[in-house]
Amino acid sequence: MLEIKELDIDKLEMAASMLKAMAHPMRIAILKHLEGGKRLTVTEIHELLGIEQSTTSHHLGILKDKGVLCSKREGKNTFYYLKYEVLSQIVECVHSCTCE
Amino acid sequence: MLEIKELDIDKLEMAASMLKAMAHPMRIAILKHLEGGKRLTVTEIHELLGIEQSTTSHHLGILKDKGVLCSKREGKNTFYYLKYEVLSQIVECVHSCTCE
DNA sequence: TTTACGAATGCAAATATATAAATATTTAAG
DNA sequence: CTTAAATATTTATATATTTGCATTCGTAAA
Repeated sequence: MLEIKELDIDKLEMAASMLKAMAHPMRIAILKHLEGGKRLTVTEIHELLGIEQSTTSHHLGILKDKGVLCSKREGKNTFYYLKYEVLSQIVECVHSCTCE
Repeated sequence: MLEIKELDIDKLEMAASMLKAMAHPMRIAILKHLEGGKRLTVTEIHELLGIEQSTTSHHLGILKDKGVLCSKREGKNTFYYLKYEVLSQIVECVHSCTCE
């Protein structure tokens, strides 16, 4: 019983931490650019968004750490991409609810 | 051109603020209890979750302020409910991605 | 091995958030 | 009008997040 409740709390915290990772304007912008299975490097994202390289890397690190993105190093570049394509539904859903 | 970009930033910030409102373990728990069009009072939620009344009210205020919930006062009670039923998809989606 | 490029990390300041205790407000009942 | 119940707000403290600069790390090319 206690275990079940603890498990629920753990699940809630995992879900919250993933949502929190996504809940930032620049990180939403990143997710939008990665929709459809696209893969982008840190530099590409940093230039697309017009924010600092280190800030970009930090945001990407948060998204990766919380299970939203994956990364793969290829030579000097690191490509980032969505871990679950279904997550872009969240962006679309929130977007539709905030645009009326 | 600048206007369009500004508009995008505004939209991103609105989406982020709605997601941020949802990105908290207790607030996700609240949303789960409100799935399916259910309406609950502050006291009911505070007892369901086992957290302080003032904390509960604070969380509900955040969700309402950011457009996730609506509220309707009826006598001494205030009932809270989902503003957009579709938002419970977000909870389900994140939940499915964090449970594997 | 030296150089240069892309990416990640450590750090600090500013800002934001979470929590709960205390207090205030609103409403219904007596 | 007074009281009590349900909410909401205020306040204070603790904690977390954001950002950019400076630096370091990893890799490939010269």
